[in-house]
Amino acid sequence: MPLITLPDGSQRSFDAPLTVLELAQSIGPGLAKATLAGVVDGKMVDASFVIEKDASVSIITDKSPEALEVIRHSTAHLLAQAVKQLFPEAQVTIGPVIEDGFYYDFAYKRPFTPEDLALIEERMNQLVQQNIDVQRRVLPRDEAVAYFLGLGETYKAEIIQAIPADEQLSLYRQGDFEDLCRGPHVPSTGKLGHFKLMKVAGAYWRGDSKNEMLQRVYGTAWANKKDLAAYLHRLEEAEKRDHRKLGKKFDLFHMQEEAPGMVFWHPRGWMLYTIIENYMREIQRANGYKEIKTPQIVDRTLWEKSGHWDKFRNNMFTVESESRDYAVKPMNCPCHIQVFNQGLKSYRDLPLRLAEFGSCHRNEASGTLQGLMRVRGFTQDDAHIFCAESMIQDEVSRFTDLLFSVYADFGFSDVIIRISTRPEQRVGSDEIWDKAEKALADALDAKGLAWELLPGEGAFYGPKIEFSLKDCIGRVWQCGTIQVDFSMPARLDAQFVAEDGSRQTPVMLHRAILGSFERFIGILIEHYEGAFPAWLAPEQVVVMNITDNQADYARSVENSLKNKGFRAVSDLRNEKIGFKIREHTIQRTPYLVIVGDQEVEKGTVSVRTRDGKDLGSMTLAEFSELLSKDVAQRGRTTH
RNA sequence: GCCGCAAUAGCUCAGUCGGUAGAGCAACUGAUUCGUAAUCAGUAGGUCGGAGGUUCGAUUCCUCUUUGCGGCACCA
Repeated sequence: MPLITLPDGSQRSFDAPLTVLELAQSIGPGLAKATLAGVVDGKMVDASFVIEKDASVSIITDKSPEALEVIRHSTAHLLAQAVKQLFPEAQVTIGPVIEDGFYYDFAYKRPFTPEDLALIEERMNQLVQQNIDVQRRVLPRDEAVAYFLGLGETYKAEIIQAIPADEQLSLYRQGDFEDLCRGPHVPSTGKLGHFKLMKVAGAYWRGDSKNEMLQRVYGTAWANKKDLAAYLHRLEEAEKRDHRKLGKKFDLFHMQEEAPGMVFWHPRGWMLYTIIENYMREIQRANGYKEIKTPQIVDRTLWEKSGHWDKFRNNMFTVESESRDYAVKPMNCPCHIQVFNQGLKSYRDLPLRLAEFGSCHRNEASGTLQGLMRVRGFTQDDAHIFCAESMIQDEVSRFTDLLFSVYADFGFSDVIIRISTRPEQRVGSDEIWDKAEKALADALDAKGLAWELLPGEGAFYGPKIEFSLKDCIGRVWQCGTIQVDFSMPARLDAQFVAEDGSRQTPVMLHRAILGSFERFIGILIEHYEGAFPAWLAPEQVVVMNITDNQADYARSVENSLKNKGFRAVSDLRNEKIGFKIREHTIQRTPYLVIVGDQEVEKGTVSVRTRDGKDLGSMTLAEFSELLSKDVAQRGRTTH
């Protein structure tokens, strides 16, 4: 007879097998009412699951961390039930839980409209009101296939057919709707209700663009009203940070029809860009990189030799001139090898680190373009390290140090690291892959850095590490990378003379810290919500006069700040000081300097921050000192 | 590229069930010279993304097209 151990360590003994729900009832009616599912010996089960032998059991209520998965999955079923009632001809396919919610893909003769979505959501709410019981049953695979074929659910039958024949499948029924599912599910539809359908979108059947397109409905679901409201609020907050909106508001850049996927940088945005580029330039120079510049347009024969013409022909912009075909470069590495190949290199020249802020163009599919985040014309902080195999680990190690230091300067401290290892289709011997993968892992391990493994996700030419950073609202952006390349140096005939006089092929490490400047600036805009730290702010100080009387003084303050190398402007408009302060606060200028008769008289400035903090009166020398310190710390502390 | 949605003044948006458009902010002009998040008044501003069609008449309805947005697929 089952002896049940509860999470608090207490034990209860029962005379006969009982369900999770019955167990909850024996503890208290309140708990029973709140029961959504259970965990029996570490496995999530339905509330109706019968506990037959001794087990440790915990009850999942809406307060449990596991609850959201159950709720979201059940809400996806609720969605499917509503769709089947409203659109009987629609076929169900899959409906998984995703971050913050769920989706369900349907096959239907026409796309769902936003109006359909509202109807579906209304029906879902009615089904919640009806509080329909959810029941589980088990069928052998072939019976399940026959069952769904009988219902005309061909997609579902196809999914089930892929499951091994001897497996038992669980089906969940709620009223007139039954779906194949592993479960667990909530005991009845009345347990749901804090959801919202978010959008409809097309999605390919089985994720393959050769297949037909299904109708995907996205929804979000939460344990209670408050969490749902908080989630919707979070979305609004994220929308406020949208770099496309802020780019306009702060006059940083624009894009227009005539140049899709390419950026027109405005003076303020270009200031930001060049500050970042110059920073990277200095930092790379200080870390043993040599900067070069290579052509934008290169004859197709080089791309044929490098293999890009074969693989990425459709994504390259081409130009024809005097019966020669050229391609606008989609990447810098083949050109860097041309630089390496000039003059005979010795092992003494290695590692040779060639860096380029290379402007590249890729003809990305039209549907992929997205503000600064996905563009057709971009520039990376790109570099290639030519080295011997034995140097890989040390180079990766140096690179990692550099990367962390750069990210810290930009205010990012949370970095996620992933190693992608050999894919099925690849070049190079297993022995070399073993060594390279190990070198990457060892370099990270030696620093005590935690990393995740992505097996099979490496490039065909070598394994790689990817570095992602978390912004201040928790979104993850993959930016940095270092990739080992066993293929291209040989393809493009790179060689060096080894100690023993033999000719050897160098290993090439492709690496970037920020990735594309365009995208990185987009991330920065969203991360800082346009309130850039002083070292990045296109304008660091605005000097404002109270009345015309102080105009000359204000101009002299502006000029002396400029002479000290600060980015200062003055606002001498005949407006009330409150108006000017409001405007520049909204423009997120870090420091607002106000000068009135008092300041002129004492030779001081009155300083206020964009956050509304009054720093009081000080001399110009004191203010410069304060500003210098702020600029020097870069993004390492937040304001 | 595929599916859906959208495009109106510099910006944010309203509007017309077919009779060629309106607000706020910004701009400009004038007044105001003011002490820490919006001074007042006035003026000007639009081929309603582009092309074609239906119609007496199209910003509105239809077709095509471009671009953007949300997804999907892609991402060297």
